[in-house]
Amino acid sequence: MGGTMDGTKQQRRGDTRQRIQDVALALFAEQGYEKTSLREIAERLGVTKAALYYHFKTKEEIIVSLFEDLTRPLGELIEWGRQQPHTLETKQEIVRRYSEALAAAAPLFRFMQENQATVRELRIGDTFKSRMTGLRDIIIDPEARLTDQVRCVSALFTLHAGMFVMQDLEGDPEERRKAVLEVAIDLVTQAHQGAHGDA
Amino acid sequence: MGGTMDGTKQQRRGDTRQRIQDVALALFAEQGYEKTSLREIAERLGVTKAALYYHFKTKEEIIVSLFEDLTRPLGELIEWGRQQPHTLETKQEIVRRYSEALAAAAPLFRFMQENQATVRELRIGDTFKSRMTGLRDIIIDPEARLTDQVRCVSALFTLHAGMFVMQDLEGDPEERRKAVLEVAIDLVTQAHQGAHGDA
Amino acid sequence: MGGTMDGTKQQRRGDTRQRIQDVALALFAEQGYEKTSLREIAERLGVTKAALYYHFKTKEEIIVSLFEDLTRPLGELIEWGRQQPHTLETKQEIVRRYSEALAAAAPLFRFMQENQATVRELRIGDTFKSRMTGLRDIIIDPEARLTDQVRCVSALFTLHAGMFVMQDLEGDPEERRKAVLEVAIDLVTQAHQGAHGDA
Amino acid sequence: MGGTMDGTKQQRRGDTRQRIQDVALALFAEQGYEKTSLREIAERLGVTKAALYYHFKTKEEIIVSLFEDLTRPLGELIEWGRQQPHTLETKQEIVRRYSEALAAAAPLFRFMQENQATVRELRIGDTFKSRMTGLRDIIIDPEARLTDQVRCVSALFTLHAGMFVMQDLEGDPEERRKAVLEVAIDLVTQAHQGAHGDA
DNA sequence: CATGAATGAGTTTTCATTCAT
DNA sequence: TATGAATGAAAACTCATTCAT
Repeated sequence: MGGTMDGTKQQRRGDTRQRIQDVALALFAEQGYEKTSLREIAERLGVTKAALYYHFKTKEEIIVSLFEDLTRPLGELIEWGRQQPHTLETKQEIVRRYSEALAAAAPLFRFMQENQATVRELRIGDTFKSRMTGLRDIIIDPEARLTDQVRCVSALFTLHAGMFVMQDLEGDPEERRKAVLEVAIDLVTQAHQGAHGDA
Repeated sequence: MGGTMDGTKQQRRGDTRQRIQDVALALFAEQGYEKTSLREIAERLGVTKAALYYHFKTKEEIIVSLFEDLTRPLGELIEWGRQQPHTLETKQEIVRRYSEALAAAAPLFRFMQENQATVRELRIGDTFKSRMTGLRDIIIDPEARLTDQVRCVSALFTLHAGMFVMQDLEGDPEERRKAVLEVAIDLVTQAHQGAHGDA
Repeated sequence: MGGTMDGTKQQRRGDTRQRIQDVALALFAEQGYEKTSLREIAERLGVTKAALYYHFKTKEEIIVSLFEDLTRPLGELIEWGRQQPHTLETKQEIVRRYSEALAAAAPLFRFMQENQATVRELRIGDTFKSRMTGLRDIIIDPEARLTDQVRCVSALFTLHAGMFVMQDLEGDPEERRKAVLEVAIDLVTQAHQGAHGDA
Repeated sequence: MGGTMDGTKQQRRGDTRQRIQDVALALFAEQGYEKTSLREIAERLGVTKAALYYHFKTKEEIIVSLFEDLTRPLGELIEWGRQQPHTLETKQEIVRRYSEALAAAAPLFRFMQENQATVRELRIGDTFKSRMTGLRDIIIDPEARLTDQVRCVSALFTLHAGMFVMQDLEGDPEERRKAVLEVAIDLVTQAHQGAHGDA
């Protein structure tokens, strides 16, 4: 009992925490946070509920840990952005990298997009909001016309929408991602030129 | 006991159903559908949970009824749109009217925006999705370039974002609504001109 | 289905709250508060756990309600005591009546005696402590010698011990109660005379 | 890694069992037995729960071991008492020594005082009860009047109360201990004289 | 039109305990 | 001597729903 060579149970030693996160994220994204019970997560993993509590103190801690692990690149992007000059090139680069960060952690962002009410009540809510604000403030010129400010926010939102809502548009995913990115960059560009002279 | 003349309780005769809907929508929008219990709704109304069941067969029926009552104008808008020629003017008008429909039922749309995971599982999910698709198909030219299709979806999303996410932008609400509308119309216009050859 | 004349289920209509209190107190006194689960209470009553929650918001509320209902006479006794002159007769009367109050709510006091650690953490802890202090201050002369103060506290404690610890002494209960009361009154008398001259 | 010279961890080699007992007793006395979890004890010690199981087979064994270790003097006291003649001096000496034994193991006795319901269910319950009975039988004359028997039990109880309940009386602890002892001895003396002639 | 009383199925969480290493 | 990982059983509590009155 408990053979050593077969990978089924063996290779899992030590990575349970990771596996919990994976399964949890998949289920949270699919059904929502509240509708996903710990029983369900545990069952799908073939462990008991109590095992989850060995690795995470509460249900909330599971989603918080996911958020922290997966949005780290986003935090770094903002850090980077803050230190750049507010040129058009910087803004475009931000949009480009944000699009990549989004794609890299797609399931988490889908979850956050579709469970905003929940996220707002969770500890991560504020963190995320402040990050989005940080991002916004990098691409928005404070003295820009309101319309152009809207364009910037709209650019970010377009990226989000691109991930989750435009999936039934024609074309293959990569093509679509490019198109979405183009529109977003276009919006930021228009906003920048609106603010900086340019007939 | 149970005086007849004072307006406090009297006025309310017969409109209990309506009051349930109001309170429910407020709570659903504020805390999310799953986190709002019937007990909470009943308590805020000063009635018992059982009373809710006199007016609605299930919890889901409450949200469904809200959806049906409040999105009727949206259905009519789509109906109207379908019968118009697909000119730029029509598209712009659609966007303008959609913006109004959104504002008229803001709490419901906020709810739907922030509880997409929930909505998807509910009966209303499909209905809503098909409406959004209908709307999209009116403003999108099927033979347009992918980028321009994205612009159209983005226009709709900008309107949504305008309602719920851009509230911390400067300016008073009315000004903001106009700016948002301007950007949306602009997106649709760009898309249309991209598709219909122009200078 | 649901006959009308047999008393088994019928006469219980409306007194469920009372029955919960009765069963709960019996179990709390027998096994302690923490070791008594709501499941156990519910089972013994032939209802579901959820039914308990219809009548009491939490487990703690059950014991709090018992405490409030059953110690009311004690509160009144203290009120009465405060308004009397601090004569020996008053003190003796207090002891006598306290003994009666104790006997009248014996299971509750047994519970509190045997679960002091629990009681301390519960909401009732402070209330009870302040009552005991109030009682003490009526029978203690603040300027009395320390020994006599101790005698007064000891008198109260003797009454408690009489209820729960001396049950294996010889004699029938009534006789024992009298003997305990005599010793307690004696202690208070000694204390009073120690403080007020008297060879 | 894991230096050898600093006393922090080194001193502790071998005395883990003792340290578990110390921490456990402190927590049991403070919060009660049931409300104290092994996790809490382990955390406070900086070890894992499993380490506790190396030293004690069960949670109950921890409290049992404490009881056995700390009440040994009490057992010897009773042994000694049984072999003495039942004179007044012996009784007074018993009370005096009991008071000391109580003070020497105050936290344990506080625990037992405040968790009687728990203690009763534990293995130590019977042992302790039989000891108290043993003690009682030494200072009680079986042919004494009921009142005087009560006085003897009351004397013991007064000692207990003196440890835990009278802490908010005036005076410094040592003074208080003496006063309590005086009252207890007085009670035993009265009882003895009541039984042995004396007008 | 509405309530009082209750239920069944579920939730998150905690706990003492085990065991291979 | 100890730990890391896990379990089984149970706890308190919540919820949507039902139904006789």
